[in-house]
Amino acid sequence: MLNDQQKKAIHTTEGRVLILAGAGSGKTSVLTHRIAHLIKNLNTPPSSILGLTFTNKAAAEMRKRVADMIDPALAKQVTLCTFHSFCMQILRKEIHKLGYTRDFSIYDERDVRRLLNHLVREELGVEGDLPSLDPTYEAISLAKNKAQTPEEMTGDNMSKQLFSRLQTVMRAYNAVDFDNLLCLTLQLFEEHPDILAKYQTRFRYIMIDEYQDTNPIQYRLAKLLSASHNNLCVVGDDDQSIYGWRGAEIKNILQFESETIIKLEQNYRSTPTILAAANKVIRHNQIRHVKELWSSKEAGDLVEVFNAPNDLDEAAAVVLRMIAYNKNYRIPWKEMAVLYRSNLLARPIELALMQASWQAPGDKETEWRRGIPYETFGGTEFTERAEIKDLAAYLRVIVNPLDQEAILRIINVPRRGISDQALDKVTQKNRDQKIPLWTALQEVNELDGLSDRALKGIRHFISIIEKGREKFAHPPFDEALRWLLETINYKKAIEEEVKSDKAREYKMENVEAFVQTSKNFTDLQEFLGTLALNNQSFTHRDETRDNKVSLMTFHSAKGLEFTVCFLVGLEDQIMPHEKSLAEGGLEEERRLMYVAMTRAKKNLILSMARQRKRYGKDVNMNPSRFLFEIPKELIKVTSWKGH
DNA sequence: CGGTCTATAATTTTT
DNA sequence: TTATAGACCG
Repeated sequence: MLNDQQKKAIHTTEGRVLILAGAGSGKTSVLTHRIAHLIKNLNTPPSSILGLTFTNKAAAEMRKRVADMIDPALAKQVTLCTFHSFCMQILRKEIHKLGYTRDFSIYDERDVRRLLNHLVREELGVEGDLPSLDPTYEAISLAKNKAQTPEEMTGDNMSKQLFSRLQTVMRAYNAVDFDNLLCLTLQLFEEHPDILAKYQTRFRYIMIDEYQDTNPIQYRLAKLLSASHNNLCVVGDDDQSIYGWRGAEIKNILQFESETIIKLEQNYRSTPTILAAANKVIRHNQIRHVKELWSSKEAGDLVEVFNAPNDLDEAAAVVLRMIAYNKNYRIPWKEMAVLYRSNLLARPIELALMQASWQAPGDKETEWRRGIPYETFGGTEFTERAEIKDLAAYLRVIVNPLDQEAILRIINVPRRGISDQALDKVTQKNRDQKIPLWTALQEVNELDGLSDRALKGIRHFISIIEKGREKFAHPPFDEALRWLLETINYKKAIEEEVKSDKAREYKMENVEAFVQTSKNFTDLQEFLGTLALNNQSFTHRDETRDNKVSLMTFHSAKGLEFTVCFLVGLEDQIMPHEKSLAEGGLEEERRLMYVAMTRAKKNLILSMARQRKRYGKDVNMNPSRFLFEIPKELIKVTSWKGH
């Protein structure tokens, strides 16, 4: 069942080990077996094992598989979670050493962007046209991920100023964002050797998944944590490093100093033909560990390549082929995926899928079905889940009244007559006197010029929060939440404000799901932490069962596999993307191509449009340079109209 | 306070 | 082309 390299990876438990795990080489299997081996055969206490991942999904999957192999009670004791969740747990215990309190709030991207907006408008007093804050936010986040100070960051003066201001303000709010979870933990370890020593002693075996995605902070955390026992096993694939733009540094895996390097090169996913094509492409990269995936499967079909006159034709051609795969080879829709470089490319595909007429195997000749079921992944669901964020904001204020962003979010939600003007007066005082907004609100009687309505609203808000503090002092929280919903009349607010029946129902469902989920927690901070760091689990979607075609970006396809994969929009300037090239990221784009190609199990279809509508204009496109890196003998060029 | 209009900008995304 | 954010007006 396990090959020799995999066995070696599982049994080499001591020292620094680098496992280069190619796409589809059974990486998760190796990691979970390794953990089981440590516990079962070497009698390692599970609590001395630390496994760090990048996504909750990966952590959950690994935990489940470990629990299947050993006593589940033991599996539970392994620390197996994301970097962020790990850091959060440490900070909950130790953050007072850094001047925060354990009640700190966790800000997501939205919160930070909102805060940035407030800072620009109110504090820096920027006049006139506001440039978009997106680049500023990106630059600040990148700087944090690289462990840079405001002075060191790349960006204009406003960005630097904002970065510095942001840190100060968030400290005042007793709030921490995703990046800060990592930064502050690093700071804690560096400034408090005694605390570091505790964790160094505890974690005898450390494993890091997707090591090619680590940023400088994660690198330093790993280094510090493993310094005492020096049993650090990192698993990853430099060829799949596609998050450089987010601060990940491929050099971490390229220059990892290890006693042992184990290469997992046998691929259990794709046909040799697909692997050969992918290998040839990735070989053009200079900066990489040399390795070549192979498979013992039958050669399989050639990689199909076609070009279409325009983007709509390309989409139609893709759908045509899907219908053929479904009808002739009985490939279910959920085994097919359309992958693209950017979300913009999804539109024509979606349209074509909606318009498609098809017959399922066994349908009567006269019966035609309309529309192929599909699902898009990624994208923002934020707006739809505003109600969850609202309720969470109430809890945040109850736990941490310094959390000004949360206060501003809900002080007038549902509406209680506090106008922007009135709010301005209070925040003015809060800024001028450098007191927390919460305090300013409590002293609202001292302010002149507030309407009675606003005064009443503010007093009401304060009383809700103060009462809430009592109600939420102990579990169960679902009862407290019901009280809160009742008190703020939230359901009524939704009924009045949301017009469409469907949206209203959806919101109500979300609220109910929120209440139900709260039952599972006995600690309010933990509930809020999970809410912030694991919000996937709160979107109740039955992921697996549905028989739908998947549409997603190359990035989000990483880690997944499909029997048939269509890579569309393989055109110069889209793939590699022009902006990426401008940043000198050709090799990362090629890795992205490699990731996308290696998602396919049996059939890989590459396509392009010669002309494409971009921002409403017809633009002539040229084939992606990556297409020319695949040897001709591995390719079958077809007409877009069919085989 | 809330709805409508206009200007703007448009990789990739998890925590 | 289209989504979104901010300005403006009733």
